[in-house]
Amino acid sequence: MPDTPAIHGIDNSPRGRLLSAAAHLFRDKGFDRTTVRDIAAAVGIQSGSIFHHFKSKEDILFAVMEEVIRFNTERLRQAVADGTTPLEQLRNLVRAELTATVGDTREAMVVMVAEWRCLSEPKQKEALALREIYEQIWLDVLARLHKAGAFHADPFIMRRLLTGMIGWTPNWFSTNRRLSVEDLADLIVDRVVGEA
Amino acid sequence: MPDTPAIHGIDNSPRGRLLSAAAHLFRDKGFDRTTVRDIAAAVGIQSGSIFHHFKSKEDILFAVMEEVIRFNTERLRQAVADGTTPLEQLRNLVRAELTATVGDTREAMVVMVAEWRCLSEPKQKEALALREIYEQIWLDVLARLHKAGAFHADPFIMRRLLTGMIGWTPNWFSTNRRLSVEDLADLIVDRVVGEA
DNA sequence: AGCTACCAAGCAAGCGCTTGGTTTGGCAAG
DNA sequence: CTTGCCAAACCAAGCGCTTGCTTGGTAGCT
Repeated sequence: MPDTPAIHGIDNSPRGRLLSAAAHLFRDKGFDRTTVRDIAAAVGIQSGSIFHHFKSKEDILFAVMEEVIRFNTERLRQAVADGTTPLEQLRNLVRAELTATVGDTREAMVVMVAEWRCLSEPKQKEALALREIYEQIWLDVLARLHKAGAFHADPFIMRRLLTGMIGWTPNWFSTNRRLSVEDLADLIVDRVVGEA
Repeated sequence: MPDTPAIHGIDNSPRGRLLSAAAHLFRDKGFDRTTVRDIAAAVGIQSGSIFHHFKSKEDILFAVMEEVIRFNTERLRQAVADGTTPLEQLRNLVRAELTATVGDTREAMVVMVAEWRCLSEPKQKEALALREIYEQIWLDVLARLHKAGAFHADPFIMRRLLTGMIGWTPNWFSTNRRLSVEDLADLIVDRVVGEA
């Protein structure tokens, strides 16, 4: 029974193992190019048996996204709670999202942005609702910083630029290199509050 | 015969019209979810007739990418040539890539980053070679700026952050809003050379 | 004649998912 | 300790449909 490294925040029930394997495959080959037979083989069962745990292939994708959003929303909340000043909170947020993006939930995070449109419209809306809660945490901290005069640009746009910077990191950042997540976080924070 | 808006740098021969339609569909639904029947219908021919112009569906995707890289590489070259100082060149580069990304080659650019892995490995390498020429233009200007002390961070990493910021814009930037491409470009340039 | 562009029809393969039945582990009654 | 039972987990087989692509032929222009 071949298996794939688990994703943080997902248990190792049969269902959980399917989710981790699916996330790994979805990231590797994309949702459409991954067959239910691939997923089944990755956890060592028959393809039909998958539908005992999920009612459709799309449901697997949605479950991956839902789990990773919920888990990382909680992580963001903790990051804000752990900071005393807005600047410190921003740094914690960047570190948290970086950890999610290139660290323990990397595969699921990549899947979430890349395979978004593979969801049916109702499921997209469901996921979007969860996503908005996540984004609001960012916007609150950025708005506070902006009010304090830490940067001039529109907080909404600043968040978009941050989303881009952080969201692209899986395409180049490697954990076993010189640059640590903390250093990269500092570098990104500097893009917001000055100090070229 | 329904048709789709052409993409800058692609002629309107039968082949060119197929490319524009394909790029539009690929962006909309993704490569895998787009069938050759969809593409054929978009230009008003039968699905089989596509294979008179391209020898496979993958070839269409590759052609879209190749055309858009070549076209925009030339655009970057012009941007550098039009600037007298490194800072001016950077601003021109950002404007150029923004124009490519949210402007006249938007659909093809989005397809290029999103559907990369739908190419077979040999085709990926071919595309990568073209992409490296494109990237080198950026790195040259950034290295010059860095040497002049305009920013402290590693130029390679700075390029990655820029790629993220600019590459994410199609997901939120709208041409008919208050923020112009030029203003956004200035905002992004400030993320590189300071001035929060 | 010959070339480009196309049509009409369909094949072989792969897909998501269904179906009916089998194994497995836990647990309470006898 | 055994027995009977149930639900969860899984298997083996395959159905119906869609897919990329092929084939053999035709229309129109030069």
